[in-house]
Amino acid sequence: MRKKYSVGTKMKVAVDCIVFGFDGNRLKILLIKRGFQPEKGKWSLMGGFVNKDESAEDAAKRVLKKLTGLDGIYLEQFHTFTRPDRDPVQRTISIGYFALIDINKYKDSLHDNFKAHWFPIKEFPSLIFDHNEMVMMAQNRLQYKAASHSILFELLPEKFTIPMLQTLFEDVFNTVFDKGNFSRKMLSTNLLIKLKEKDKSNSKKGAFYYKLDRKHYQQNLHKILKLVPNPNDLL
Amino acid sequence: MRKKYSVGTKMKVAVDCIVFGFDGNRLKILLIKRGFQPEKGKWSLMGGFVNKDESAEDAAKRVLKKLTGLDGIYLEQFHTFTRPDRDPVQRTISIGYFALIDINKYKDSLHDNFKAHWFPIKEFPSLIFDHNEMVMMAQNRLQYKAASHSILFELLPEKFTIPMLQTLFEDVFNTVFDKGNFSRKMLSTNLLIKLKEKDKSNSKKGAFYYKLDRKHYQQNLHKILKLVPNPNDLL
DNA sequence: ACAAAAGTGTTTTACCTACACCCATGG
DNA sequence: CCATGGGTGTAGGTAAAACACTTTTGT
Repeated sequence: MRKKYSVGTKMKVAVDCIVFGFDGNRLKILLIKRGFQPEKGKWSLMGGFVNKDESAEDAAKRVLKKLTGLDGIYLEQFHTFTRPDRDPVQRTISIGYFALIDINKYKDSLHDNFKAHWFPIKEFPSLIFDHNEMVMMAQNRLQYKAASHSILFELLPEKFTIPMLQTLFEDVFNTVFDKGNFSRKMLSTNLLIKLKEKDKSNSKKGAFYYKLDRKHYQQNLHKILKLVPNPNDLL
Repeated sequence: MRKKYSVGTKMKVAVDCIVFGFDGNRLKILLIKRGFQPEKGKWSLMGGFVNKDESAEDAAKRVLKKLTGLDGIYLEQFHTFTRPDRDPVQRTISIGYFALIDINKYKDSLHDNFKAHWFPIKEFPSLIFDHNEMVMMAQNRLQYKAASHSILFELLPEKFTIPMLQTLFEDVFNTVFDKGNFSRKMLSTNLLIKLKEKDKSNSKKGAFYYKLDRKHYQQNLHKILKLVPNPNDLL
């Protein structure tokens, strides 16, 4: 073993996850009731420390697995928070990740360990430390990314309708779209496969279910979705 | 002082900076010859450890000041690198920043301490650790950001011509633009103020110098620049 | 006068928006 | 049979791409 660097201070390194979900109506985030001091009992993001032989991404996956029971979650690092006083206990930097999950796959049974709860992104409680700031930034990054990448499908169940998609987009971008144009553009991506079945929960006529063309989706993850009117107004 | 967290491992936290510059012809990055072990004498990014009572951004500013002598540099955090084995000496995570500087303000006099050198982004030497990956990611982020934000002006001197701007954009986006369309779009942003003087170094006719309308620029940092053909192909 | 870069004009095409309209069906 | 959301058709405007053309001036 070589000699260590003599300069620099060692610090704890944490990950914090902003978990997004969509219940068909509103974009939500998953928060937990903190189970230890300080700030025990307050709402916070789900997080954890990065272990000795683990990358931050692995740590985030581990944390998410513990919270949701799910593997293979869409995960993206968006910012690292380093204010010296951000954690009052000990100098800790936190690497922020946002995750997109299908809210239906989420197991309520795992809930109780963490006293987790889904809050609409528009009205969640005040969080500990700098977690409010983290949520804001995660939301911006979600917008930014989703403006040109078709990542929002990660939030939807296998079968979904176009009006449902539109509701999701409208909540993410905090705006409204013309339904005709939205539907046409969405279809023109060739990312959707029409199913026979209809969802009649929102209208008499019913809206056709679609599923994602996974093949096409994988090939075009990097590609266009000119769905959002002014992507340049973001971030 | 409260009790510390009993879980988690402490690690060294570093910052590494990708410093971009533009010499009128090509986009370049500033690299240094590493002055200590391991990998002494190899090319690397400029970096440093984050100190006890310092944020990562402050650390990056400090490092850049030491390297370039400059304050108020455009600086943006883009990714944190955490592979457990990325630094062979000791577990170290590194927060990556990219910086945009006016290459003319850079003082060569400070050079020698670090054996720093500008390399074209298209042909720089192999770097230590994961620094190659860092440069790639920084470049992507620069593209992504510059596609819709007018940050590339940070790379230019006070006075510049439109053909010079075009060269810069072409090198950043690794493409070519129609000069007519480019010039029209650039002018239509109302970000430029035409000067009396011409630059005749590239043609007999000469190209008018422009300067940035700083007021308009500050107000519209967040705003549009529809200069790049397919911003969606990026990242 | 001519070469070469700077800058302007113009045509074509693509697509985005807005909005009118038709469709399906449960009550 | 009508109210309600789902979905299609279409006219008009805007802007971007392509490229021809004019300008300027050192040699």
